Amino acid sequence: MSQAKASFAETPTLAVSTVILTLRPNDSGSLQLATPLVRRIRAPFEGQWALPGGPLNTNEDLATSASHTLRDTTGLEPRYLEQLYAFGSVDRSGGHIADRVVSIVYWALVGADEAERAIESQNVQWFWADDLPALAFDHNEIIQYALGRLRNKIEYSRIAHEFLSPTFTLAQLREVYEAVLGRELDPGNFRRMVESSGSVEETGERLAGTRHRPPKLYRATTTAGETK
Amino acid sequence: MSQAKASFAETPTLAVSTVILTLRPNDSGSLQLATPLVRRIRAPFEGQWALPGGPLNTNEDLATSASHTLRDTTGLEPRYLEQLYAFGSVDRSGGHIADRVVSIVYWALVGADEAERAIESQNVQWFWADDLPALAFDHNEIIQYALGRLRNKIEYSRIAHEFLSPTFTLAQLREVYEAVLGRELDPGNFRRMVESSGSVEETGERLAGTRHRPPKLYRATTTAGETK
DNA sequence: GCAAAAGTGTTTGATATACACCCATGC
DNA sequence: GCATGGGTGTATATCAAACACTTTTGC
Repeated sequence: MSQAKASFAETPTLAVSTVILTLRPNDSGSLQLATPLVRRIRAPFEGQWALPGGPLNTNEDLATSASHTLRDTTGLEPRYLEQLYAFGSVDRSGGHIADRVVSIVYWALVGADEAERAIESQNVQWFWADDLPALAFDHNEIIQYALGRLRNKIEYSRIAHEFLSPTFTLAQLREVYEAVLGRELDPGNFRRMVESSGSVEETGERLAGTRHRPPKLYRATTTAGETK
Repeated sequence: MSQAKASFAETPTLAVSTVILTLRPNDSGSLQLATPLVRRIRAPFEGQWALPGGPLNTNEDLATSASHTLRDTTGLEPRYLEQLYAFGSVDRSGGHIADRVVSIVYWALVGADEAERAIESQNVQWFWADDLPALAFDHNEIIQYALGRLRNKIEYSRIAHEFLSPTFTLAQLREVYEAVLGRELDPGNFRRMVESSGSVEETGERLAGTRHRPPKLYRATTTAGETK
């Protein structure tokens, strides 16, 4: 195990980046995964879009750093935050070994309602996650990896509601699953699956204003803690 | 995203460590998970046992670094190597923030046959993974996390045979599962599970020298690639 | 009443588990 | 023959998927 500082000059720079995901309605009205990117203002990859992030401060934990990045670039708070992977290939910085950066990447989910209030600017824009331009570094790969993790994790854990407001209908929750997984789900079976999982409970209220039978509203049950 | 070097002096040191796991027969003859640890020869935690590892070289990939550590401390080659997690709490180095180290930790599996040839010395010793002394840094936690990952991953992937020699009987493979999961499995059902998974194929040979019906020998089917 | 989505019921097939039983070898 | 694990067969329970059907609202 490495000892105190001494040889830090020979060790690559350490950064923390975050793949931020939310769901937004697209032109045809269905939900689609979107992610904010920042434009690089210096070499390497100057002018290209990249994941938000920055060097790790000595007095900051990894997840705290990811959280700060999220707030700084989008003005939003994460509803869910988890470490994704550490990317550190020698050649990922596009040539110069002196530019080598090891990135510890987190992924975060943001509620669709909050995401509407997100900051956009010349240098911060949201993109559809499945239709990205060529990004800086290996960031296209990283986002693909994050999407894979999300699709996998939504199947066995209770993260889907993090995209929604505190109360939601089961149809809305199903829309989240369908958008993430990219296929339609049987409403009846979905209802049973969710109810038997114990991840939601009825609020006792119904959503009014639809042009059909008013659906019940649910909220996520409080879970003890997240897995690391 | 971080740019070239500049502020590296303010960023914590980066190290790569490896949780190396193998199976060894214990006193009662059944297989048990074992891991090699190295004794620290300087502060912090001088004299305590710790995961093998070291600072990341600028010209070395993360997995390569983990692989080198494995070879240097045990003389062995990994049969399986995967990134586990990046640990970087501000307080994990036991006080001095100047000593802060962010560790990208890998986990590796080593064949039981090869592990017999492993180097041991005054400063490198093997321990039972479920009966460890108090280790340096947060390394007890890290090993627990690695064991959890192994127990989870053995259920849905094909890593179990990495503990064994190239050909093995299904009873041997079952022993691996039982040792990792800590419970007995039905031999008949286990056989069907493994056969239907397509992860093994018959070699056409049988293991002789048992005092009962000679069991068939199998080998792992060649899989395209590992998931990152 | 009609349309549309909410919500329930029922059938079917796949899969995991428990456990009975036969097989092939050494002694 | 007998003991011992190798290996097979089979019944049962559990769960996911498909899909028909009923309910409740707006218009």
